[in-house]
Amino acid sequence: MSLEMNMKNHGYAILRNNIENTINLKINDEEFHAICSKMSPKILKKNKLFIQEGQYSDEVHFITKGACYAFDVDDKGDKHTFQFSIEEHWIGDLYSFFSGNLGIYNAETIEDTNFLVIKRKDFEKLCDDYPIFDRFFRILIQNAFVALQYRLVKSQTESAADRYKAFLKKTPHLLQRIPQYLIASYLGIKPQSLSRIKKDVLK
Amino acid sequence: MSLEMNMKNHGYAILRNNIENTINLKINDEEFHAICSKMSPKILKKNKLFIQEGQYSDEVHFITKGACYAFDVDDKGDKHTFQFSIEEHWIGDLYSFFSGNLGIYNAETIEDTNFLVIKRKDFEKLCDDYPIFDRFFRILIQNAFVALQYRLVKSQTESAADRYKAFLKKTPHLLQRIPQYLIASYLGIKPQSLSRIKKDVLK
DNA sequence: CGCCGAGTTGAACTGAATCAAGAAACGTGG
DNA sequence: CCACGTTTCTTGATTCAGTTCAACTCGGCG
Repeated sequence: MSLEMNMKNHGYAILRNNIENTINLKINDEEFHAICSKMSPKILKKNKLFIQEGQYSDEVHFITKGACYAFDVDDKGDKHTFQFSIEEHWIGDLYSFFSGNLGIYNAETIEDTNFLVIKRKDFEKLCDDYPIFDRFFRILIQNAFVALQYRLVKSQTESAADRYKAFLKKTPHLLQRIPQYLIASYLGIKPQSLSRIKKDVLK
Repeated sequence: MSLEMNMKNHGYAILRNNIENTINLKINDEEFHAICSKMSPKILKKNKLFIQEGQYSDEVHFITKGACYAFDVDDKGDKHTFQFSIEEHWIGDLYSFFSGNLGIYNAETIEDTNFLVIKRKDFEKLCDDYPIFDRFFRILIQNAFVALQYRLVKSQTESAADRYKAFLKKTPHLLQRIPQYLIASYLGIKPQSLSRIKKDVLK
């Protein structure tokens, strides 16, 4: 696919929005072309595993349409979801991406999903050539860090029922798109427990 | 204290090291002076609360000597430690710092501690004037993010005993400097439970 | 020397997991 | 468009990791 064709793809407009909203600043066309030239489209059907533990993960994914989740598998083979991502969100095995080591996480689509993908080398080149992208990724990850820290704290201080209520309040739109057993896994409990909690919440 | 005097202070050399190790690149003297001119020394005795929930927290702290911890207080009044920081580490209420909202976390010294402190406005100015600091803070927070994500996952997948063993293995040097009840809090359990776990681990 | 906070140990309790069995929803092919 | 098999969700009974409450020991500091 040529760059010109890519540029017309709606996904790139979503990306530009995401960047400009994040840094609270317009980027110029040169900068926009620079990042577009480094990001390639990827389309996957639902239930496709696209990041796999034990493999090098040298790209991060920006979602322009669809939904996915990232998870860890424990010794018993149980999945533990730690992130849901929908349109305008980034997803990847950042441990592997930043360190260059073998990946430790997995990610799978929940719906048919369209991505824009950037490789580590291209990411680094982009930041070297255009400091605005150091800024962008700094703020992007700052926000992610703050949200994650909040989640870690709440996972220690709140009961499963309270975590579920908080999830309902904060991301009600995800309820329609994500199966219950993945939400349970995200909350750190078993599907049976979530089922019981839902029953209690109604009362 | 004049800038010249500050520059001779050992703490600033530690900071330069921290920056250069993080970005894997030397910074020039102009850049170094720029950040030094924005960071002020702060010295606290042990057991001093220096970040408080409900107050604006518009600075982040770089530790040049000593040890502290950050924690959340739940409805019951119980403390939940989510971070230990010693020399060459940064600590702050990043939620408040980045958002400008009222703080939601607390931090206290565990030992007599020396900091270098930077205000949000100065931090932003620094990044605007010298893109290298966007780079530095991007990588700093990238690393913090990856470590935090790992911790969140492990807090969901591992038993308290396994989390304790991992803590022992990863940060044995902290055992000597941090009271048991704070380590318990960091692991997400009660001091009584940690006491029992330690007994089991010996066997 | 005495006290107070930190650490240990015991017994009873509880939130969530586990094991197990049905019921409902879903998608796939005829 | 319906039938069937598979996956998801629910509900019940039991178990278990970690909490709670309480008593006691130890060690450092004033």
